[in-house]
Amino acid sequence: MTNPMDQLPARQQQALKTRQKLLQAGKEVFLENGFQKATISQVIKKAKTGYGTAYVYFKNKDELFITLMEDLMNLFYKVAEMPFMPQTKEEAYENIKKQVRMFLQLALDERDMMKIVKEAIGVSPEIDHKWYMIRERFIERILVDIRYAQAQKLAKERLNPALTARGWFYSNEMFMWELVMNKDKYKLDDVIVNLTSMYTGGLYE
Amino acid sequence: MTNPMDQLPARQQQALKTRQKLLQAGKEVFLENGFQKATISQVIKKAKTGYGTAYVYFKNKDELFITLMEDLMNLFYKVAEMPFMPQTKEEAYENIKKQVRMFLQLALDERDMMKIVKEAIGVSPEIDHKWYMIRERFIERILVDIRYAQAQKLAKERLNPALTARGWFYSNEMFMWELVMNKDKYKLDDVIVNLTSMYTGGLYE
DNA sequence: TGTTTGATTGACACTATGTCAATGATATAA
DNA sequence: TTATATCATTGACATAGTGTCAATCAAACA
Repeated sequence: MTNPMDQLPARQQQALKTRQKLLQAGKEVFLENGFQKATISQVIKKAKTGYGTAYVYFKNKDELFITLMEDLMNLFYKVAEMPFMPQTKEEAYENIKKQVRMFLQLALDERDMMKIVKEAIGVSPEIDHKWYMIRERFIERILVDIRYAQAQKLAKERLNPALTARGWFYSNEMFMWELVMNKDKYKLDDVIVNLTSMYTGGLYE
Repeated sequence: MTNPMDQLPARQQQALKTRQKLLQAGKEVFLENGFQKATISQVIKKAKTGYGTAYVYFKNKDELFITLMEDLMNLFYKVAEMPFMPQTKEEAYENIKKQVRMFLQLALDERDMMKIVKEAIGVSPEIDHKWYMIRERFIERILVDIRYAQAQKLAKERLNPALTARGWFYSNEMFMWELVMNKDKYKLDDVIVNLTSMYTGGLYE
């Protein structure tokens, strides 16, 4: 047994346990009620702690939710950091398609939580900022990829790489939300292929 | 004088005037404080009416804001309905560019209000739905255009027109918000050209 | 065992919402 | 002109949530 809690004095163990109880209860309350309708009162009730206790561990509802979000966000960061070094246009297409699939699939795997995240982004400036950071990290990464493709003479050099990277991420993000909110309206594969084809080849002959 | 109010009995005139006072005060309060921080109390104070009066004319803060939004939304509908019947790829490019410019310019002209709209979309499901309708109207219109271009053999027929229309609107919308929230970060013309070029021609050679 | 430290608590002050019975002003009918 | 009906207006009230803090309780330590 190497549970890190074993080494701590009983009092800190208790504190950690209380914190965990609040997080677990918080997750349940958020999933059941959505972000706006969830209240601290519901959380403490479910966690079976006193009212003030929640405020000892988290500044407010937003901070509690951000803590819950963090693991999820790290998964997104991982996808953003995927390597990209194609030698041909075809290889680029396959690579891009793969990354799009990973991004969308991750969002769908965490669908219930992502729905709450979307709601929370609109309501809480702190959470909005958190998502903004993820977005910029993706865009930064795409920018590197586009510059690489341009240097390799694979991609059109007259396009502004920064704007192109941003636009490309935006398309992905919006379809991601659409899939999360409205899972059965689209076939995932169709979305991936169309997105990637449009990006690499454009609409007109 | 053909002011429609002249023909109404004095009592209804008074009622309309009170409603107008509330709308005007509401607009000021929203612009000064943003959507979330604005309160009904601030509005009635500015409108110099009793507290309950606001609730006579509007169900709640959301409804009051939606009423304020409506004129703005009609301007967007106008842009969505622009005709599109190009004969050549070049003509299509110019047409599209023009519509993109009108869309982005409109949002920038109404920048202060659009900022509040963005905030309100995240907070209020009713307002979110209102924006959703505008979005779908644009996408519907783009879909017609794409089908037309495909029928004319200008656009690639293997692309899914519904998904392509959606993706294209999403890119426009996201850059619109980016410009509204962050006006000086980008040059409008660069955004328009890059957006349109990507859409019509894609990234890869 | 007594003392200190820090985790836990719920009562409290505060802010906002939406409702409603009472009030007041205008329209209508006698 | 006056009496009555109608409807706009009002603010006090019930309700619901937030965040704070002084008091309490239990573990750690000397």
